[in-house]
Amino acid sequence: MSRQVTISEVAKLAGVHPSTVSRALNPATRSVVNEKTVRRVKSAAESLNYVPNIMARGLRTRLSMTIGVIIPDLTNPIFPAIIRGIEGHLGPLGYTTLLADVDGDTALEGHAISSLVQRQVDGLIIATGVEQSSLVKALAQSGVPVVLVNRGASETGYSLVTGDDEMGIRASVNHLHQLGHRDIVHIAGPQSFSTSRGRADAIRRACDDRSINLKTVYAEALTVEQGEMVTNRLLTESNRSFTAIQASTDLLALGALRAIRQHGLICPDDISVSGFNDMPFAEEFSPGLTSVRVPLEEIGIEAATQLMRAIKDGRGSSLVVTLPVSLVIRASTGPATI
Amino acid sequence: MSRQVTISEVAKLAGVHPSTVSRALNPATRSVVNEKTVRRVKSAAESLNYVPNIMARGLRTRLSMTIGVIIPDLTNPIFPAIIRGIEGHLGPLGYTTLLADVDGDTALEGHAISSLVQRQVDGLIIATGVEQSSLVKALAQSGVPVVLVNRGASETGYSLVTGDDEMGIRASVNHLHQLGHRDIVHIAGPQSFSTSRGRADAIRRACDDRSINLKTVYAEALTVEQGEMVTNRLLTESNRSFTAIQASTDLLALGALRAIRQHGLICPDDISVSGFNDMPFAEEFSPGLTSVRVPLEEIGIEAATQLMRAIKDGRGSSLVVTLPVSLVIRASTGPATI
DNA sequence: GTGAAAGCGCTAACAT
DNA sequence: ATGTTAGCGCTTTCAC
Repeated sequence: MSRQVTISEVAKLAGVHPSTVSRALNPATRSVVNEKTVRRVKSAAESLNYVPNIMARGLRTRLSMTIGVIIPDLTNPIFPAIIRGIEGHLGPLGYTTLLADVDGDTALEGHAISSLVQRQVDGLIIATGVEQSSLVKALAQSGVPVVLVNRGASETGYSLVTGDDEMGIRASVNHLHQLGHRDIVHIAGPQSFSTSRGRADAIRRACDDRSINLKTVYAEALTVEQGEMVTNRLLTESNRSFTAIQASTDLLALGALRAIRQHGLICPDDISVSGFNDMPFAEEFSPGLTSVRVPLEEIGIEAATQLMRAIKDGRGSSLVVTLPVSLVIRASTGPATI
Repeated sequence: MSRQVTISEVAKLAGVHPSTVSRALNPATRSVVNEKTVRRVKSAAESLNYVPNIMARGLRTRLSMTIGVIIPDLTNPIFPAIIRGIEGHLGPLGYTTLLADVDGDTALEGHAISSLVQRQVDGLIIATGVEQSSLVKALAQSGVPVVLVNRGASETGYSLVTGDDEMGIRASVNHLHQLGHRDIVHIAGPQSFSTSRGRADAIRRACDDRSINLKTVYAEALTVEQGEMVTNRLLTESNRSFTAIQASTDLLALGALRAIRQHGLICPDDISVSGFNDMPFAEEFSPGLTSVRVPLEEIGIEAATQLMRAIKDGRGSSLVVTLPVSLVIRASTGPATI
């Protein structure tokens, strides 16, 4: 491990003082240095293969140029899409993102937050829907700017970026209604997620408005397996009356598709299924999944934008940004059959 | 932004010297401190909400406890799986992973590498298959331990962790052969990826062994769109003779499924398709994709293990770890039809 | 335009 | 068992 080249070695080679090297290499202060000196320093740095030590710089400037992103499950394809949006926006600004996948584990989430704070992140984007006020409170104390994604901002005072769940659910229910469905099951996610609660509430209202008979069942996690299990339970009941399933999430919908297949039923001939998020590959499933398209990458971009604002302002005004969504109709929904 | 609580404020409150605080708070040196003092320091730290500054610590210890992971495309679901393996192994060891998604962009990759080196990562796992010796050379100079995933190690002297491509291709070709296929098309990935080359070579050999007629076509990227385009081209040709497609990657296979559908053909009745990687959701596609299961999470774990070794040793002996793979047969492959 | 000096927060020798 | 001292590599006043 070749020892690190420091700024003073560059200074020695260039025949100047270390501070001059610092000034010459920093674009912001370069103008103050003689042009010839800049060139000399630059070539010295290059020939020595100098790489600035960001930790030392950060210690001095109190800026890490790092932001933390906490997500519940990297394996759920909606998050890579959001992350791509975040990184695409922040990378060009010189920020590196520190990713923490907490795997749906709340204890881990607390750990991740403190680990990121220790690492002096300049800001935090949190996309884990769990509302655990103790965590958020601890965070507030640290003073690190935070933006929430897909998560209740009620108590927090942080900005929130999210898709328009109400609108999405309404569009999907409307679509099912038009296809003749009058008896729908909603597979809701864990009610500790604000998103799950919001969608469950939205579908309640939407069905009431249209006098659709609604039954809500609850999955314990937003996974294919849970969707499968819950749907299996539904289909095993003797007197099935529903003709369509609206899942809170594509992953749950996918589980529903599996269960329907296992029971020898055909989607959408026997049962229609509609998802939420329009995750990558939703189109490729069997059958292609009707879903509410949420602009995931835009959500990431918007979250990054809000975070930059919060960092500049010292503390963000708790703003709620709701992005419009749209229904994508594919093969998994069709006319109701009694 | 409440100013950071430092170790000396804790020291003052606890009535001890800063270095004692440091010793008391560090598990490795705690034993050397009086038990009562430890308690006093701990409660002082807690009451002040003290959070150690990892940058300052790293500056002193020359350890960042951070490792960098460079991947070509987070959006490809095989990478989250690998990352999960890496983080699962490294997190408990106190390491944080800095993720760089370079989006298949080689220039960006260079940027990412130097950005990670600047950030003093203690090690690097690189999963971008491109062999660009200039990058690797620059890296070698920095002295940072590196482990490669799914990437040619030929020149580099770094350890490499990968699935057994030869074995996987052989199993898949064998399966197709048993189904009566004697005329196969291989959709290869860009030949700048060592993985793509390796699989193309492997299928060449496998088909020669079994006197299967092989035609290889090349995609320009490992994406669904490319797979679709290439397959469309194949199907538009007047005299189609092949009965099966072996793709270098599930994403390419998925594109092939799309194209086949667009041409009004049925998979596997008209054409069989087999993929590689067994990516998440491969089972859910339409039809469920026969594929070679690569133990993605294990690859991540193994890469992390190798990296830890390399960090300990100062420099890893360039080891090649090949993990066994297996064929998962689903609905996309069936008997050959002339 | 450049040098000198101080210090970010922490830990590791060394001293007591 | 604890305090003293120095310094990791960098930037930023303040002089000149």
